[in-house]
Amino acid sequence: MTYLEPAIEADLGHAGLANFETRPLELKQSQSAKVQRHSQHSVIFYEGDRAERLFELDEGIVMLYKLLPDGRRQVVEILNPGTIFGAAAGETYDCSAETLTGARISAYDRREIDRSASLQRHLTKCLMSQMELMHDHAVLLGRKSAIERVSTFLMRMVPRRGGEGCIGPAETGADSHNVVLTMTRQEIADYLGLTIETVSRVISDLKRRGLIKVERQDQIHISRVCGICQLTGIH
Amino acid sequence: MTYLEPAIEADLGHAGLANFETRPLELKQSQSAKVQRHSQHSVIFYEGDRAERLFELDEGIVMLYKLLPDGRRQVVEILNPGTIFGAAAGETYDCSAETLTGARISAYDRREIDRSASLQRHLTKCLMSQMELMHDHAVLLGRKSAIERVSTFLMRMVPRRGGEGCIGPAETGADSHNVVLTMTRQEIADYLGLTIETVSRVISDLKRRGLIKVERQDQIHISRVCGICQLTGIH
DNA sequence: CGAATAATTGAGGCCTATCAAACCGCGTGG
DNA sequence: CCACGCGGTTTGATAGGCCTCAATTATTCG
Repeated sequence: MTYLEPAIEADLGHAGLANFETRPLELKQSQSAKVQRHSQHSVIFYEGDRAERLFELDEGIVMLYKLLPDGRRQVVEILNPGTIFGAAAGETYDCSAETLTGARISAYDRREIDRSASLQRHLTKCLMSQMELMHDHAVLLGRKSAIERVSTFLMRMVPRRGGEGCIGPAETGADSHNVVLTMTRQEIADYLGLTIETVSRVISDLKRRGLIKVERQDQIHISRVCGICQLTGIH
Repeated sequence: MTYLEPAIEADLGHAGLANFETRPLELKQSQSAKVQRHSQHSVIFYEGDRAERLFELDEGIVMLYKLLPDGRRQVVEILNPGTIFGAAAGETYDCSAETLTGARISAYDRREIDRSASLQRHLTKCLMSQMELMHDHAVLLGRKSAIERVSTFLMRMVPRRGGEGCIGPAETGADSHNVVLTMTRQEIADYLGLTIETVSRVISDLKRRGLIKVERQDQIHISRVCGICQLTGIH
């Protein structure tokens, strides 16, 4: 799965690694980490549930979403392995969490945050990364056109590309990349603040322009990464 | 200034208070907190600057925003007193920070996070609250209409109203409230993902419907809070 | 293979952006 | 004191992008 954000990758590469080594041991001693295994499309918690635990995604992809009373849905985050989620400011979760793939998840008692300094350090690091992703996503939702949103979405799944320090195609040689979508069109639409039809139309448009090939519904071959990158609005 | 989010208010009322009492002393001992005073519309840092410090807003209002190369702007956060900001995951700030009012700000060395457990606790609490606000804002940007956005924006400035636990007008007796805007129409538009003209049109529309009165450009009297609340999309 | 689900495509309309002009409050200076 | 100019706001006319509704096609899975 090539869905890692450069920021998170970098993050884990630095101080995060130390946490990864010490935290599980520490918590194992206090008997508080419980490993859960979830199948695809299973709900981990619902918006409004009492937030008694927080979770760390060990393997798989999870989405967080919120609903409006009339059924409109906004997917607020797509989580990659290593991310902590379910950390609530109040008494209840502010959004629902659902797996997009099969997933392995560690569950901690919420009070563990105050007990374990290393867990808190890790949580803080995670939250800072997630905050930056949310800022980026706010720009996407507030200011980008449909084609820019979809292009940005695609570029996020190409490692080391699409960010601010986007090394052109020259460096890597080949300017193509295979992307596996773990989301349906509906989930993509709800993540990008669009409708399913608009997402589909944009994808068809990119196909017509020769920038991508749709191998299967959930598998897209980006023929010209730089071409897509140019459509993200960040150039 | 009545711009406090219920979530943050509650937050500060609980464990946050303890931090408020101990943290400043602790940091004073380590000589690392420097108090800054800023006038209205002054920049605290720019997107891309090296993130060597983080800040706590003691007094005033601050906005965080990001720019696209072609000039499009998205205001990603509006910060109230008590909030920590400038905590970067990477080496640089991911957005710019600018005061909306005069402001008093405490600046800390970034490395202080690892040294001071209480600062980190406070930071974590702040980030969790900010995260929930970002989730809400993502719903607004991705799924709400112009009138819902502006109504939501107005309701955020009415204490104890507009949230999930919105006590109706019966409790409070009077169903009206005065709101002081610290933002220009342009800033509001960039925050809500709209244009200045649309914001203006919606406000005129609410005025025509008798829901609000515009006393001055930066001062709005909400005549029927419940009427505005009904337009936020959360009912 | 066929039903059910998901995705695509088409036609039309609405909401919001865009461009343009008028308006307003306010400080300046004649 | 009032004309003037300036920045910010409001209002109007128009256009365009995306949504909505509907029909078709593709894909998945029993």
